[in-house]
Amino acid sequence: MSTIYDIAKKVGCASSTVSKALNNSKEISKKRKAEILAVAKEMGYVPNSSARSLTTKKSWSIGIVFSEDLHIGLEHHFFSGVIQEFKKSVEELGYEISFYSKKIGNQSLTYLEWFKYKDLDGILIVTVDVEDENLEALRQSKIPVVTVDSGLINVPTVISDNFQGTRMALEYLMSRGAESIAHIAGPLRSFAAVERLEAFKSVLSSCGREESVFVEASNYDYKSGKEALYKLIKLTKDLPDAIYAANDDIALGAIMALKELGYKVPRDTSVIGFDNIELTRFTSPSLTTVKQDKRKIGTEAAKLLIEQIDKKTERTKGIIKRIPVELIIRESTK
Amino acid sequence: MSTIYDIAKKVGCASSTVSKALNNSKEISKKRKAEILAVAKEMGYVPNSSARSLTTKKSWSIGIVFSEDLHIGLEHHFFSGVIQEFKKSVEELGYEISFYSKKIGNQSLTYLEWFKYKDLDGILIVTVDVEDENLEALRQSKIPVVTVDSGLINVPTVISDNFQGTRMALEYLMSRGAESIAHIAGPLRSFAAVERLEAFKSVLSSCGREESVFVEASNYDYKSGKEALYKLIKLTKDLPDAIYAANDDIALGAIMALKELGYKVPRDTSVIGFDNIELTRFTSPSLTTVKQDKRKIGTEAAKLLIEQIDKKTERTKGIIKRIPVELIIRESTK
DNA sequence: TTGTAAGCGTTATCAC
DNA sequence: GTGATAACGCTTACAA
Repeated sequence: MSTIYDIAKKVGCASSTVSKALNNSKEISKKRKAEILAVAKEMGYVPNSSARSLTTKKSWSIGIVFSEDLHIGLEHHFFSGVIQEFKKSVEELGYEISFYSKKIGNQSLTYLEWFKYKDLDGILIVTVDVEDENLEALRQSKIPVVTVDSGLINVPTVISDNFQGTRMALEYLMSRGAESIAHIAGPLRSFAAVERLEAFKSVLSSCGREESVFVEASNYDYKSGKEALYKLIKLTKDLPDAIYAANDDIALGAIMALKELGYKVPRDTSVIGFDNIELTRFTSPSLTTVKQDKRKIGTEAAKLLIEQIDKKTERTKGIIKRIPVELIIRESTK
Repeated sequence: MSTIYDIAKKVGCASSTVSKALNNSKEISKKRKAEILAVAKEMGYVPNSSARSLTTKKSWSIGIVFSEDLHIGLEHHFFSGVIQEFKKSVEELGYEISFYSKKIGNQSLTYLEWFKYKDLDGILIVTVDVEDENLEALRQSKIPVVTVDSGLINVPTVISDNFQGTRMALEYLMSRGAESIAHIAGPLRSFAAVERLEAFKSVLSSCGREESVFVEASNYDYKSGKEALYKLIKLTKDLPDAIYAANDDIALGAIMALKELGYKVPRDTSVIGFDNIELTRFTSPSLTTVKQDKRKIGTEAAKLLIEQIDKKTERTKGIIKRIPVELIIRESTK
């Protein structure tokens, strides 16, 4: 494992000269540089990132946090796509990504401590649990941060246009004759769930429907969707004409529950989801849904973060970037 | 951002004493230790991992490589589960994971160089492209490595029991009356694809079927599955009684192609996949498949890697750990 | 253009 | 039990 000293010795120059050659510095002759580069190659020299970031305070590495409590992990249908795209974008620029884990060695670190500990250049936070106290310190700090699907004040956020999406969904349902529409909200400790619920109420009331019926699913998953549907049925005397679910997994769970109850979708009620996960094309009935643009979300998040790292943007701006969504009509709606 | 020097100054002791207090060293008095720890906490001290690994040569971080060329990314139905579980296992022990990217800064690194560059403690390689030249140096090195689904000699590997799985699938098909069975292999630059193909041939011949019909899908995805089915149809005069696909995505693609051709599954032919991705429960017909135990694969990989890191195992052993699979019978088979 | 030397924040060795 | 001090590998003023 050779160092710049080894190279320097072999070439017969100072280590700082080697450093200059390696870092495309101007203050070095072409000849020396070529010579050094050749020796470096010959010796299979690789710089050491620890030593480098110790002096430069730049690690070329970006941390990713996701709320495993909200069941957001690498396997998540939607967010894994966002992360994949984010990864691709920042790698173009030479950054590497690593994942947060609560336990480092034998102590547990907050996000902010982790950032310091690892000399990270920035952090991406994917979805936020509003009950996570860990977040407040991060919010108040000045470190480069970007979030996806959070409503954190003073933190740049990339998020789908939930209002637009909800309206598209509801207007479509109404245009197809739905009188009563119920909502299965996502867990309300997630920001997107709150936004979609608010949008739901707002759109309905602007269309002159006085009461908005909804239940909250305990999680964003299939099982919670099923349970929520049963809760909904208890709440309403009649089956609503349509059900707008906060995401696809919940929608699919709801459809399953409806099947168990002997109902047919969309004959007895229409169901519409949110996300457009791959599954939705394959289920039967296939699922009408609001498509989120995960690629775009990932690249925009990367852009917003890199701008901060490069000091081109003041973080205090607290930009919120809305990404357009699209209604995908399939078989689960009349 | 305080350092051990700041703490030392405040407490009125040497930095080395602080270090001892922080690292549970024996050679320090209880009193001093308590005092130092209190001040450290008060100042919000967080160690610096770069400085630490520079001296200790241990980064507490594990690198993950996946073959994006084989379309194995974070979104992959199967491998994302393996990685998630691997992550969980190593985090328990205080390790963090980070992802390989070809470009670090402005130069591209081989896996081995990356390992050196980042002071990694070990590497997990998820699926291998046998054409990846980058791999050979890694194979010959002595660094802690574990792979999933590779056939690299002298590298500990965790892999499903493809032979067992293939036999279970084929025997089931035959028990249900299938005379002719064709195979859609995965891309043969992946090790698992080769194993499953070999197993297919071997099982059939051991059952007295002379010729084994198969085509190779160009990738492990839906689209390739569709294309492969069309290729298969051209190859065989009649539709085989059953089709054994190298994975679920391919199987699903094949079923779609069959539908397009006017065939019904399983009426006209049975289809069986491999992996048991979530989708398989929801498609219509739902897919009979060989279930891989991704949780177990992830934890076993972690175990094998940590053993090497802790020097409990010589890597040269080249252990290959087979994980049992399970046949999940659904509607796509008669 | 090249070299010297300090410094980044730790840990580790060895006196005291 | 405690404290100097070197070392880890690199970058960067500053001096030559």
